[in-house]
Amino acid sequence: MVNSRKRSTSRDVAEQAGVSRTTVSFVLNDVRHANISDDTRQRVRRAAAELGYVPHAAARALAGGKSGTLGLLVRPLKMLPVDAFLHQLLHSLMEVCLERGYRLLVETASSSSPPETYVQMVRAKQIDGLVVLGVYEEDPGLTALIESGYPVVLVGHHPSPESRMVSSADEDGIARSTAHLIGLGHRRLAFIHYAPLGDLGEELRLRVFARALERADILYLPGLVMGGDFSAASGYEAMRRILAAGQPPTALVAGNDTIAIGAMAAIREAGYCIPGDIAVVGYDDIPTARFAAPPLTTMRVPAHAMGRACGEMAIAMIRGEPEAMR
Amino acid sequence: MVNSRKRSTSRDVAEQAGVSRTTVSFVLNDVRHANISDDTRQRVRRAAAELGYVPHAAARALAGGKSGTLGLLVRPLKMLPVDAFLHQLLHSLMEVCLERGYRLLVETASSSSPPETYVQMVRAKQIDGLVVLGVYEEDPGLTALIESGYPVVLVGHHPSPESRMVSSADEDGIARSTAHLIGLGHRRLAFIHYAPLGDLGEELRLRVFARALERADILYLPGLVMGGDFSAASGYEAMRRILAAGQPPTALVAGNDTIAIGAMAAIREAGYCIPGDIAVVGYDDIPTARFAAPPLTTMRVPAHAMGRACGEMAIAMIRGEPEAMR
DNA sequence: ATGAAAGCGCTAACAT
DNA sequence: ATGTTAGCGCTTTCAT
Repeated sequence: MVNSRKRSTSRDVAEQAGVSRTTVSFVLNDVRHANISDDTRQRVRRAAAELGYVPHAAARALAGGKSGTLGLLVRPLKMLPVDAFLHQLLHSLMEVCLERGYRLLVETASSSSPPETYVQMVRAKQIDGLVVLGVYEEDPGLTALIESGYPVVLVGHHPSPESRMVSSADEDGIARSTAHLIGLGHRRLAFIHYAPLGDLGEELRLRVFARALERADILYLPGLVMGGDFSAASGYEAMRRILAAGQPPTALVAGNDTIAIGAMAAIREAGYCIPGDIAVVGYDDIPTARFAAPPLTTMRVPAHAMGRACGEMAIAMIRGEPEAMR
Repeated sequence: MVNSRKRSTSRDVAEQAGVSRTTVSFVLNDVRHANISDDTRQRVRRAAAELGYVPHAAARALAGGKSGTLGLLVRPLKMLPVDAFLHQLLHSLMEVCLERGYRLLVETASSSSPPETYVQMVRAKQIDGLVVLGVYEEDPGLTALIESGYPVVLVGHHPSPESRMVSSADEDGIARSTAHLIGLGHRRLAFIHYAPLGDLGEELRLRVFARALERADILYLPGLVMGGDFSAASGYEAMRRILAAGQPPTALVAGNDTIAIGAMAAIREAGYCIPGDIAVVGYDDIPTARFAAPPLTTMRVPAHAMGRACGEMAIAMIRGEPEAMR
């Protein structure tokens, strides 16, 4: 029931219920140490409902020092429309926010904009915590943030040991994919990894792939290793280069499913069969993977669980709960 | 240069620059009618920089009455990870926000949560305007919002004539796809449309498809028409049902590319060739469409332009600019 | 069990 | 050209 056209404030509710604004605040926020009689409680609740009262977010944030908002930093911006993992993450993060009464603010940094936009938002106290997904370039701003004790959750890897992070276990996935293919008898393995720009994880991933080969006494062939970004187009291009370079591999480890789909197109185009001539293993388990032709074999990443974990962890850190420190 | 550990406020800047907080506000907000001397300007700017001053978002919003934040309502939540159009939209919307100094708050409504969460956010003044993408069920809350004059931009269709909307021209796309296939000589056309729940656009889209058939004197066969949601899985299922029902179509109009990809998998699985036995036309131009096997023919939707238009329109409405009224 | 009062940090009308 | 002052709507300590 909304009575008037104008926003009603806590003062209006207080008047209507015949109590003070303090009491309204106590009741509506379920304040522990305030012993409010059940009767008063009811009156306040009803008055609020009748007036359609919704607390002013900014006022509450200002007075309370908390914005009730979580930031998701996606970097770079270009990643937004093409990275399937991000979409899954966004979904589960949103889910957690919904459950816990948080808002989700999406932020990004593009090369054109000042890279510290998100730092500004932190300093403006617009968000209470930050989940970071993207390429881990050297970023002093982020490092400083983490070291200052600000609630930051990283998906994947970052050099800071201080960081709380939800590991995407990329390395493990690569190791398993590679081992899987080797187990199938493959000896000429290509690797198109997910490594745009100065991603700090690149070297590590390459090493993991190399080590997997090494363990099986397989020679590492640099010509069969390429870096893509997070798009299908990059997978397509990388695979074309690999195929153009000489004797084709018999199997491909793709950094993510989107890359795999692009690479598969290049393989078919070159007249090879999948998996007859070249086997492909993807990574991420994007929803359309099983509808690819042929259905893409992929290393499942528990994206949903990871997204939820990020959200829960960030919120726990914000609230200073001990579990955050595990 | 950050001097102290603590957040500095406009008061600190004022002191350091030897002016009042008003002047600080005027300078930092480039207030028109305040004639501030160039000298003072410089002093204030320098002081702010030295102190690493960033205005408190909530305080500013409270005092100024504007949050500087745009809301994107995605409904239902399940749509988030699977709808490619949404991802494109998110990207371009983010782009516009970045350029215009706005923030983007992602909201959603799931069946489990009270459906008016986003209305709360509006009433809490947490966002200045709203872009809505999703299924247009009957939604009194949204209708009321629009009628109240609140800045709402709708993508697609909505019954309210008052609405400002960026048309996704779904109908036009369906008409064109259908006409295209008919032009190719097809007479047995299937249609898997994008119509979950009580989407208000469903009827319209069906009518458009039916009319296109009619114009070519082709009989409308209900058994060849199915509704999917926005996922590849739904396209797969729908196509299976169509194929199981009897004589297969020679062509398929898919409501979006994701549905098309799922449907294509079902077609291949049933042993038919694409496009030899059954031609498929998708809709949306998702990035991986050209990497499908065979490359998916798709009606291009200017998703990027549409997203930008949404953002620009919403911001124009917020600012009360006349162009918003075109 | 409830209320009074003092901010939170900023903006903007109104002086000067 | 700059400062004074009064809010914006809420939370929260301290009294009662």
